[in-house]
Amino acid sequence: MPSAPRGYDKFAHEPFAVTVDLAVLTVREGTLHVLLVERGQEPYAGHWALPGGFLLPDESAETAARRELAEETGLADLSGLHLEQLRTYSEPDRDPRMRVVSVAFTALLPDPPPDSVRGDPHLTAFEPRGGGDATQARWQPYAAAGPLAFDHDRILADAHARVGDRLETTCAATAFCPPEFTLGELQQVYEAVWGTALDRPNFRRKVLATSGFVEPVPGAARLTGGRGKPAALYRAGTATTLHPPLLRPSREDNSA
Amino acid sequence: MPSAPRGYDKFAHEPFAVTVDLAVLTVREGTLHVLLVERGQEPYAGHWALPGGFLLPDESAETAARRELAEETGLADLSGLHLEQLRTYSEPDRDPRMRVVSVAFTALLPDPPPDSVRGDPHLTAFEPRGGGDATQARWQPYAAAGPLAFDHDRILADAHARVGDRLETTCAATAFCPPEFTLGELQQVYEAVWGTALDRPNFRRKVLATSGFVEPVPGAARLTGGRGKPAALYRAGTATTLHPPLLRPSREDNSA
DNA sequence: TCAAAAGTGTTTTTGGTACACCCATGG
DNA sequence: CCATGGGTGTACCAAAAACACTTTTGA
Repeated sequence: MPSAPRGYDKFAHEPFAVTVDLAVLTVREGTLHVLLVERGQEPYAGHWALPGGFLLPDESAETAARRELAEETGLADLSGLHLEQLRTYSEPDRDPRMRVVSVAFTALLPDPPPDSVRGDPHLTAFEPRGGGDATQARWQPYAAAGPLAFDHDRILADAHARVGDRLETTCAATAFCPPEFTLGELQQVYEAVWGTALDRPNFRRKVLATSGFVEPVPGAARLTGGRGKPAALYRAGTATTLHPPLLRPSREDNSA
Repeated sequence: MPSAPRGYDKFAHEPFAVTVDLAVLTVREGTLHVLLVERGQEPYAGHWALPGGFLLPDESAETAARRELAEETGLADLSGLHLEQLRTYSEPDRDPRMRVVSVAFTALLPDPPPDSVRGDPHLTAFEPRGGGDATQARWQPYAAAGPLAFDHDRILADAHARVGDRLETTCAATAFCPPEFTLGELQQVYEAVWGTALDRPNFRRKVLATSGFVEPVPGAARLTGGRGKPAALYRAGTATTLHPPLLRPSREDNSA
């Protein structure tokens, strides 16, 4: 690292702008949604894009991601937010204006968003960030998200793939759920992200057999769809990883 | 994402230096090794560190990583090298001189290195990079690698964890092996990275049952340790992922 | 003839899959 | 009483774990 070829002057090397991009995902009515903003300035004015912004001089990418997310969504408390670094995109021509290196993150939010969201929570719209160049922000179904500005289509696709992998080996699915949730809601998360149907009895057994994945809320139940038997409620457990993993149904694609 | 708060002047924001760091791993005599360089300049002069360097104005992080690796090791052909982005480290104080954001990569190399390596291949030493601040470079056992300069201990630990995960679900282990290898050598890769012993018959069955993982070299065999039955030789197959995964022995750590 | 390493076979156990079936609620 | 979604039971099958055993080489 910093083995500066010709001295340590901070202007000896091309200055790079560093940004963060956020693929904020949620599951709404059984469908994967992503938080998008509409750009108000060139380039890509009027196009939809992932939220994000420039790093401030004294903050890490993680800190910048939380700040930007709070600004865009108005969420008050993001301390417990499931935020994970995805990867960094650094192709020289990914921004037509200048050299921009962007650190991308994925964030998982429950639906509906907490009351602290600004704007009309039922319309699922967010106020645009004050002072930014986003004219509006909203949840969009993942399948109908593109095409986006810059290389955000690729970032979003990478985020989707990453989250799908995370559901197999970690307890990240509970991050999509409210503090108390039913096993049916948890299963909907898997089905929405993976795009496949799961066998309910087997899913149930698998989740309950993994100690620390979920823990029951004693005596609590909820009418889910209005119809049907009330479902028992669960909270997220203390475990973070799944042993053995919860593998998605056989995709026998083994060739390169 | 380029939603510049106050105009698009490239100097409107704090300039960041962007570097790449490389955790180059290999398995030598059953032990995981990492490629380190000794720094010749402050800060951390005389300390060992991961190889790496600054991005040039027109290259991506991936390109810079390949260039730096070629410069440090003298390898002629890195086109087929297994290179994977690990994550980006951006804490404001990670470099005492200035604000440096570093994109870290892992690279997997077979042992012994190809003949194109400069220096004495048997001593497993590399010539230091001309013009850089590395006074020497060499392979170091992973267990005896630290402490390293900057936050490289953490980067190296993250790389180790990532590679361990990759062995479970991908065919990356063959990247540690020469073009033709025995199943015993492949198993040594797993055991060195995971730090656990594996049952040979079961490992063998598992690998051979995964179509596309390895393919036999007809009629070829090699005396491995001098003693013992000659082992059949295999080449890396065309598959990239393992279905189902090759999970490491039960680490029942399920709690957060 | 022994040690070392490759390779084969077999049994046991676990976990995943595919169902059939019952329960509780609203319309 | 029927549709809807929650919850239980069970039989079957595939894969992993454990371990005994044979083969081929060098010393």
